[in-house]
Amino acid sequence: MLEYIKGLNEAQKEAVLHINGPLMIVAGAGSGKTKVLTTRIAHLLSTGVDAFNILALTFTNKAAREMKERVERILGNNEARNLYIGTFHSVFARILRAEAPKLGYPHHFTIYDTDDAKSVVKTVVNELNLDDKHYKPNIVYNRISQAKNGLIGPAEYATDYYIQQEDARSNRPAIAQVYEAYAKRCFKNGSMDFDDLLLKFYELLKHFPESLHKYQHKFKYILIDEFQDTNPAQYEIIKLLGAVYENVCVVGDDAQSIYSFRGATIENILQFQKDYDDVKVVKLEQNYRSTQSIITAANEVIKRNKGQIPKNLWTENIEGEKIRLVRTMTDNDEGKYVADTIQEQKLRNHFNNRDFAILYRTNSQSRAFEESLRRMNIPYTIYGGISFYQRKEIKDFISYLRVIVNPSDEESLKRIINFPARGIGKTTLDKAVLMANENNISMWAVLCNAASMGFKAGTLEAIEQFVQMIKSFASMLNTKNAYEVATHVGKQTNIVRELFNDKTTEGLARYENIQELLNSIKEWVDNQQNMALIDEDGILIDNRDTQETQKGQAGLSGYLQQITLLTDTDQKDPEADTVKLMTIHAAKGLEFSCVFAAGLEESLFPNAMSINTREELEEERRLFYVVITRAKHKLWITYANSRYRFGSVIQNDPSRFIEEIPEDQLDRSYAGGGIKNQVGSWSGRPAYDRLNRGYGSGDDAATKSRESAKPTYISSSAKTPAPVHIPSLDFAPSDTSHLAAGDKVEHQKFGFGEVVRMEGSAHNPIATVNFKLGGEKKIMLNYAKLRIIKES
DNA sequence: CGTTACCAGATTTTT
DNA sequence: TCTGGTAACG
Repeated sequence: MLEYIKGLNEAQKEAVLHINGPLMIVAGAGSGKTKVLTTRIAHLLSTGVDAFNILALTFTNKAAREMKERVERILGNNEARNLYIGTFHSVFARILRAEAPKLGYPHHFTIYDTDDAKSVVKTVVNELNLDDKHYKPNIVYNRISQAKNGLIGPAEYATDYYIQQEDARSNRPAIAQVYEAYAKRCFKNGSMDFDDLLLKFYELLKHFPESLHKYQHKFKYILIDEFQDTNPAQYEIIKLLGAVYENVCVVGDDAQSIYSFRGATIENILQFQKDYDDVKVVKLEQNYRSTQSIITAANEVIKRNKGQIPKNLWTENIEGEKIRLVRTMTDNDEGKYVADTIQEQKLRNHFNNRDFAILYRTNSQSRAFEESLRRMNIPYTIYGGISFYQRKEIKDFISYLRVIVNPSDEESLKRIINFPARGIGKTTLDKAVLMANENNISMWAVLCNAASMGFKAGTLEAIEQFVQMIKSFASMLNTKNAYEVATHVGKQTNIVRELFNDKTTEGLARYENIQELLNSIKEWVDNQQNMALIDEDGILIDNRDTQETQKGQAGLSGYLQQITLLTDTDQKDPEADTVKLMTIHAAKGLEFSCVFAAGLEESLFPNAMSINTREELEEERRLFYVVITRAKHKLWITYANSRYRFGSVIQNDPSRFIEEIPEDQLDRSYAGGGIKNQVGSWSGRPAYDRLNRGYGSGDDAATKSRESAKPTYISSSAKTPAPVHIPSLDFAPSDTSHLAAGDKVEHQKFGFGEVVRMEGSAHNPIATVNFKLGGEKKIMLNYAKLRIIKES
């Protein structure tokens, strides 16, 4: 008997012991899915499969890391390090890094995150002379992304009847052109967005038979986690890779499909069974995670969705407590209630902080919980929200590093060309872009040949200095590791010193962020140098082609390559003894003893953006299913009568999902009117309570919230406007070239005054004027308009 | 050219 | 409330 098989149930064993041929595991929530996957990998290895031939794909780095660790634990040796486990995006990025030149991209292509991509969309929309009010980058980008995830290129997009109909209907018929221009621009920039990592890898396999052959034979065994969240691009890639051996194992749960907005489709589950003969299907239906009460509630909720794979999730666990429904007056009260309850539960039932999770629909809900937890001194960790790498100062710094590695990256180049200010302003930038487009060369090339481009002398000097600086940084790439280059850049550009000298609170925070970035680069470098090169067979990374031969893997380009694919979820330690705050999406795959499902209100959850079609609503319901099934022992569902949004109060009805939980699993005793008294001792912002008039009336929630969107009683701190001078009717700027001290003048805004003294140089004269209203001001005569009233 | 002050618009989820 | 874009000022 194999040691690792012990403790598996029959279905689990069946899945683990299946070695060759396609396998589909339908794994209900909490049914031991990860255990099965990892044990199966261990089993494959112990039956003689070479670790180098196994590919396991997940959706998050966290899941990948966990899988790797668990396999290691089962095996008890370090054979697991040779496995190819990672996210779709990171694995493909890594392969593309070696193969990109076949597709015309540089080895060191830049990976654009969503913000970068939207910014490119925006420039392209403007260059096509389209109205960016109508062609909003967000909408256009999503449309393009959706197309890419469906493996639809610009040409096909432009000719697809239904797509064109849709765009015509939304009055955005030019999206096809934008798509084409966008793709061209990214290519010219030597960069790929997230979707390109899939699309381009697909193209590689499709158009280069020798590459296809290579990876088909490398990855003899393929495992896919969270299969319900794959999109058509991912599906087709797997299909290509697995076509020879057909040892493809997919694990998924259609009830937990929550990423259709990103192009994922449950169809893939059905398609899988059509595309392969003899798919072995194993259902894991026994839940080991939650109480019966929770499972019953979850089953009842999900039942309301149409068209599911029939399955029956059950558990042998105890019945457990009922689900507590909690109503509070405001979002702050909700936060307070949750923090209080956590405190109480810790004392009463000896829970640790890490046993609690507060899960919500939107990131913006985190604030109320943050405040109340901080007030109670309960340690917490927030996942998601604005990632570290999206902060302005970090992006700026990273942009330097990107330009050094890939100067074609116009997006990054534009960010840093005048940061810190070096006299290359908007005018110059526009000119450079124009010339790049006209001559069909990169902006970098324009800058390199600035001398022949007719810039003004001062500007030219600034540009040449900038180019020289970047070139000198780039020359370090061959000999220095990422950390060495980064610190050098920080010093030479003065970024670090400038932030250091900024003593404002924000400046301090920014300085610390940069330091943290440098530290993390250092850490990464150290890690890389300790790590053996796992690709001994030389298939994936061909070091001869990269600049990293001398420094192992620790080069700057390697660092940049992975940084974009990192989410802050991946950086935080899940074992830390803190309360976890995150969106439900981010909580997929996790479990907690005690879960607070917060903000169960109409228009928040289900979210107003997602109730237009049956499909959307069903996805929201699956999200609700996911949040319920995160809980092991205790589950609270909370909602507030009113909450702050954009600085004003809105009111929502309780979520329709609440009623979908069977009454006998629900403890409503916390949902009465008594909550106000319970939390009354604590008044976050007393003004709120006066606002909560007439909740629970049968009014249409949507109308109500819209009407109350701009309450008049919240007066934003009224600032008295500075006294404005009304210029004389006959105000006309005088010739000020002979202005002298003692002259009486009028200024459009500052009013009347007298010139105190003259300074500055001949071509940039500055007059110090003492105004009756505003006191002394320095006026630059080259720009400011003054009327001379009386010469002295 | 660079800085500041004001106003509009945004929030659904994420690799 | 916060951010980004723009206009006006120096």
